[in-house]
Amino acid sequence: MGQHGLRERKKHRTRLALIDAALDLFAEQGYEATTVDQIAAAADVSPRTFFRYFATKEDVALSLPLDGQEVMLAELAARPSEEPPFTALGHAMRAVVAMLEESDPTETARFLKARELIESTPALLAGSMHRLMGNERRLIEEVARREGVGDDDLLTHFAVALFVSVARTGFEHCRVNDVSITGSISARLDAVLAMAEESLRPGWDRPPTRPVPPGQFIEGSSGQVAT
Amino acid sequence: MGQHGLRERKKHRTRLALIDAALDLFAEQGYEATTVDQIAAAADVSPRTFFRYFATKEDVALSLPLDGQEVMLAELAARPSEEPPFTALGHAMRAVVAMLEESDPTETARFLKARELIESTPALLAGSMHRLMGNERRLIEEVARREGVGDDDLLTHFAVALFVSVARTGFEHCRVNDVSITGSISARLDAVLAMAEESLRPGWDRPPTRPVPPGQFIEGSSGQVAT
DNA sequence: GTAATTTATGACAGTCGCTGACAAGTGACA
DNA sequence: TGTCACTTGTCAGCGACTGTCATAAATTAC
Repeated sequence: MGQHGLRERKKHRTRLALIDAALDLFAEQGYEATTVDQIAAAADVSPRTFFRYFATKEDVALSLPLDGQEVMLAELAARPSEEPPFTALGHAMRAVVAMLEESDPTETARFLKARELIESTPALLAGSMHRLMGNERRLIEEVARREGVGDDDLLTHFAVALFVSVARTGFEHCRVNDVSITGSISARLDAVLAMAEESLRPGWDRPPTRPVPPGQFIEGSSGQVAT
Repeated sequence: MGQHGLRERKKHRTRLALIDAALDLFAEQGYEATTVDQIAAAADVSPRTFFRYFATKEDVALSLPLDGQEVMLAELAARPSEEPPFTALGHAMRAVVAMLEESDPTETARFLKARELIESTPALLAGSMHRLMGNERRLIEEVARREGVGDDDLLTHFAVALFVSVARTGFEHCRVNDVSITGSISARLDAVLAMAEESLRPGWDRPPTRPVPPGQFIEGSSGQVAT
């Protein structure tokens, strides 16, 4: 990536040093039992500097998955607008998983280490879910943009929330059934995505409101609906 | 409720005093700007005692909605097992909202005050969502029990996650459209629940695997589906 | 190549959330 | 009334996190 000056390279290196040091210490003695001072000492920087790289102690553990979410957002923006929301979200997610599976072994190892840690630490798992939902708003905005509706469109909110739930369920299910092999993650994702599609009515995703197709009419803006 | 001895009444009173003091201070000067010491002083107890009533500063703000979740869990357990999961969850939720709408004006006011605060404070909103998801596991366990499947049943996970998402979407939508009037909350809930039902295939809830009903067959365990 | 400017870092002091331990006060029950 | 259980206040302390200032290093300008 863009390593322009000496300064930027150095920053990137200390960032990785902090992540690695933290991941090692967390794995050794647990997340809660590890202090920021220890991480800083292991990475050979001052404790104050740690907080210049990561806002909280949690962030250093979640930084890698968080980067993944950025990638997903970019992938979503790149999907063709013909795809209905749920399909596009699914493909964006698949792209992220695929990218992860094909990346540098060192990076993959780091990522798996982080995920393993997160999944075995309740506090981190909760934090991870929290960040996941923080991104939900950004996903909503992107989907709303694609669909040409407002940020407050109820169906868009629902579609994104549903997708996030499905993804979360998939990961959770992976965790319970101790599936940590990288390769099978995408298989699990496909499975849970397929189950969701099976539970949903075809076309629920994108009601034919704007370019009114013949033979039907559905109120898309005001959620008036028959039982 | 059961206020047996003088002691219990006193405890209940200080608990309410702490909640009221906290809610007032939070409303006045903001959540982050308020210290636990201030709350304790306002409620006329020592700071240490505060933490004997609430594990964290967050808890005092979220305690009321949290109580609501307990009620919902109880309502769910009381629903007849003939109801499929999503229906039962919906009814349990409606019962909670109804209970809230019919309760003591003082309590209602307190609850609305808390909700208003939570929804206007990002940190609290995040915390609220976190607790909501903490209860997801308990909901899963209850639904799994009702359906006679294991805790790791994928469809159960999915159904509960979906329901939680729908409820969350409903609340979120209420927040965006500044609907704080108590009465219309249940209307909104009905609307968003109806939208969800409309998006889903009938019977997705409870696949006829175990006591095979006549005339249909759906693969419920392995999610194989055509694109 | 040197000077000026920006930027990263370290050191220090401090706030606040939260906890353990002990002692004193208060309701419960005989 | 006296004993017991429970609640509370006080104190001391840990650890996450922040503001501030001085120093050192890298970048830019001359």
